[in-house]
Amino acid sequence: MTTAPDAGAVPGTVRPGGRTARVREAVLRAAGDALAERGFAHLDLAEVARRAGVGKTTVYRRWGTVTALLADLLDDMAEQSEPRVEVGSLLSELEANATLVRRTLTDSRQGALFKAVIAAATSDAHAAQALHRFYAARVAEWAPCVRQAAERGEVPADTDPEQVVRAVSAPLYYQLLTTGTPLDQAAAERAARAAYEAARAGAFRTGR
Amino acid sequence: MTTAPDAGAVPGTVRPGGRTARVREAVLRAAGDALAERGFAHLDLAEVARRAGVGKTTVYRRWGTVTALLADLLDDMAEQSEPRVEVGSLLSELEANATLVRRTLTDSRQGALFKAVIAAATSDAHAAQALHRFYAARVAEWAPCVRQAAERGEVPADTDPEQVVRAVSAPLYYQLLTTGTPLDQAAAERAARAAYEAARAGAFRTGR
DNA sequence: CGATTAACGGGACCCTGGTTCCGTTAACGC
DNA sequence: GCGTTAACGGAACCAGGGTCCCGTTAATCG
Repeated sequence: MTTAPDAGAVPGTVRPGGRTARVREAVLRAAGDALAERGFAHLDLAEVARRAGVGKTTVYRRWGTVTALLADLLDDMAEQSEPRVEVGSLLSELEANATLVRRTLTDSRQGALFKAVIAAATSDAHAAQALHRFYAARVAEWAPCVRQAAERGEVPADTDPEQVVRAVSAPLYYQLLTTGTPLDQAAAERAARAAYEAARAGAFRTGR
Repeated sequence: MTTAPDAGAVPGTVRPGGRTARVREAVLRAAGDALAERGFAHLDLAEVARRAGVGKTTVYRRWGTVTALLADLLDDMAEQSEPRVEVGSLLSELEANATLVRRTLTDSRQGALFKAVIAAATSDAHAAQALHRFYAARVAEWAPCVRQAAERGEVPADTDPEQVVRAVSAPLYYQLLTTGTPLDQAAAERAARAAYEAARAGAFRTGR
């Protein structure tokens, strides 16, 4: 009787180098392609495997479900998203953020991924967690611009920075999901402006 | 050779009375129950048929897909949603709207339905259209309160009423989908307040 | 460089969501 | 009422997404 390997371990953790890494990369790329071309509903792990030049058994063993694959894709994307650049005025920083969000949602690849993850998150806890992680990181990245604006006196001192950042994205996502209207630059500017004015008026103050 | 019935017709349109109506009602109720209990991902038309005490063939013949059934459910719900009651001040009307939206999204039955339809809409055109119809109707229902406020001079005269109404809902949906935080009443009030302040400051003016 | 074994790949298999067939029930028009 | 036939319901059937088995390839360690 030889020592049995840990049956509970996720494949890819013990020997993550070389082949395993190449497989992961190829599968994530293929999944992104398939998603952008055919959409979430038609996403088929066997097809992803074929596109990636990989056995379908491998995809099922490593990820198991479509939602798990999406979560991995999102984590992968989170690592390579652009950092905020400091500008100096709150309104222009919020506009920069809104423009970035708009570009992301409009991009055929990233937009499709977001829609898919959002759909998956409504019924799958793992996908939901991946989504929450993603937004927590993004919000944390942009919150400082509000904090600095508070120090400059542009907005009330007890303004909740995260609320302001979320307020910029919210209308863009809402429009994407609930209307057929395309997300244009005017929508992005409007979103930034609205969040800015609301913050200045004290709508996002924490202490009561 | 007898006259062939129109093969392209949707079942239930020629003899919509009695049995057909009862079946539709039972299936929609069962679908709503199943959705609330087991979630979108586990929604199975055969199970819906069983719950409704109806043959699964019938469900497939009448609706065909899960998304079509969801669209029908949403249309059904749209007919019975509460009308707005006039209050008098814009802020309190927007708060009433925010509270209504919050209650809807928080309700286990309706909330599950919304999440499901949103998920379906990201990849199915029919579900997306049903969703757009629903929101267009809801927004049209509430837009007048902004118009009246504009006449009273509470907000700039060229404020776009629909933008304001959408701005109230957006943060609530955004929070529901992208964070794990529960939707509390404070969130509803904040959403209303933010939309109100932004509108007053002219963030939703149409002419440039 | 060689041994060990994690991870991969092909193919057979299986199971369940969805379709088809056809007999039965009950709307609707007269 | 009565006849016509739309719509329903049960059961057999089909297909393709997901699993299992087992032989092959190549990371990792010494």
